Amino acid sequence: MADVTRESLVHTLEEIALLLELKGENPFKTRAYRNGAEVVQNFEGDIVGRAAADELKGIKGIGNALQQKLYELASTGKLEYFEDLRAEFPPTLFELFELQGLGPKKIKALYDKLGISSVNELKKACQGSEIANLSGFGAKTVEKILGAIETRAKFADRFRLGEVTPLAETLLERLREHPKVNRSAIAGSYRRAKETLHDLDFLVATKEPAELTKFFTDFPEVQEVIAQGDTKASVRLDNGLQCDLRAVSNDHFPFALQYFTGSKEHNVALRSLALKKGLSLNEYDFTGEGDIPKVEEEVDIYRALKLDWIAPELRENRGEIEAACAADLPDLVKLTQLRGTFHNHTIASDGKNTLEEMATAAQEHGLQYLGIADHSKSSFQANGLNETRLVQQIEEIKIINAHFEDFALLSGSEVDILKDGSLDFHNDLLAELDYCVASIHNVFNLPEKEMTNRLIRAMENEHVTMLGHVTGRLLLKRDPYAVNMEKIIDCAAETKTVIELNCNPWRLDMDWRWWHRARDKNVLTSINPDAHSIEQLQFLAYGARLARKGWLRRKDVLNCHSLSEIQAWLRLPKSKR
DNA sequence: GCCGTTTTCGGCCCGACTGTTTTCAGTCG
Repeated sequence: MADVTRESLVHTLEEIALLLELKGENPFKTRAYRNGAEVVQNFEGDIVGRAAADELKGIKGIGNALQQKLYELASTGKLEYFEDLRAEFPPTLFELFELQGLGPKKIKALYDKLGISSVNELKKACQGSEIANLSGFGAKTVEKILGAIETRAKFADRFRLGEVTPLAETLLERLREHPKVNRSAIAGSYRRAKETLHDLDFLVATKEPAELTKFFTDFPEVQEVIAQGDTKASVRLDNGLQCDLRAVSNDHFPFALQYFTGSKEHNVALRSLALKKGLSLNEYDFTGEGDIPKVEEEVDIYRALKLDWIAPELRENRGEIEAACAADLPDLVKLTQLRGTFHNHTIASDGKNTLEEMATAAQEHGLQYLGIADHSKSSFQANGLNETRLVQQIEEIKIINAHFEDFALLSGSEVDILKDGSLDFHNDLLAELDYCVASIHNVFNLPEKEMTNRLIRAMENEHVTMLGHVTGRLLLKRDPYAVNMEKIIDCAAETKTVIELNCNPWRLDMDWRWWHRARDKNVLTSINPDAHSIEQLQFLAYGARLARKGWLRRKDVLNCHSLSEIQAWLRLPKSKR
């Protein structure tokens, strides 16, 4: 029986939705499956276990039919309904959904009328005239399809948050400086701090929308104009990133900002709430029978619905609306509240800068302490330190620290967790350090149970202060290794082990979806840049945004403590922390 | 397929743009 995971349940429900769309089923039925996938993805707790035990009653969005199907899936690893559905279409047909401009209706037409079931076949068919002659298709459509095929081949369709941020801010600044622009913002998943993005959604308030869409499509980075109207434009930049612009009036701006920030799920929930209060909410304004609330800023929209303003990072329909309604939203951590950080490298292992350079840069960032955690000896690819070199580094740090008054380097190690969960250094040596980050750097492919036990054994070590990059994922490149996150979080709570929020844009690990659960079990995080150079201390900004996305408050973040507090905390035995 | 202080049927968020159409369907967000 195939391994059943949360992801596999989500994936099956999403695929069913796609298949139903292809069959031209009732769109609301399709939506029910897609919504079900969302609920399973976001469910806090052991959804797989509950499904397998047929204990899914009472979960909103999972009705009788989905309960049955999830139970069958989780308990047998298969779903007959899904197998039958899937047998109706060739598997390669799904590729066509990756092409921009092709949706279920057009794909079904291509398949039914011309037997096209793969991108390759589609490309060939575009050379001839048969597609252009199909009803609903034309010469322009063929041209667009060919363009989309080329785009798909050339670019992955997602980008890492940290990679687009500098460009995003540059483009926003350019819009802001335009004399006809009153207000401007980037909405969408960028504003929500999603770890990867499909596009950037720019928004401007202006009296001259057409002038702005023209200005936007004329940006030098623009390689292709996908669409351009009087109030909306869509372009692809030379790096493959899609950018959209909406130009609205100043009065409409708060509504547009709210609407285009999303998430879609958050907005659907918000609109339903508005309807219950007799108000219809769209991207321009409120409409309704009674008094229409006055709105000047985005916050006024939430106030009108009797909600506290919800930080964009939280807008994923994961309980934020209920919390806002109950005035129970968390006071989210801020970048400026960080006083230090723990996981950083120097030239001793694979970093680019010396201890002194890293210390100076940290002080320029306003930090009171910087933890040095170079690799240990098993990470020979990263020039990991052996026992002798680590002892030397501890001495060097002592000497350097003598020069500082209100700042300190902390002696640590990013010690390798070996295959069996033991550590790369003996406890005697680890005891000499101020702290220790334990991470996995090899043997990524153990089965979930072994991998989980490996991490648990490391956490049970009294010298392990925190776990580094828990799942080892590299966004858009390498999947997380198989670990049971529920068990990891429970063990972190029991053993008082901190879990790192690794801020490297490629990692952003642990995933933001787990932090709410972790903090509710009193698990602390440390927002760590994993800096391999002084420039990479900037990564802290991404970490702070992802921590906010995970509902974390100042008190949930270890490195919000001052230097003296941290020194006292580190001296406590682990069990007393 | 889901849901319910308008509850077991009948709704389910909605607007912009494009291309093919001659009044609108499909796609996207």
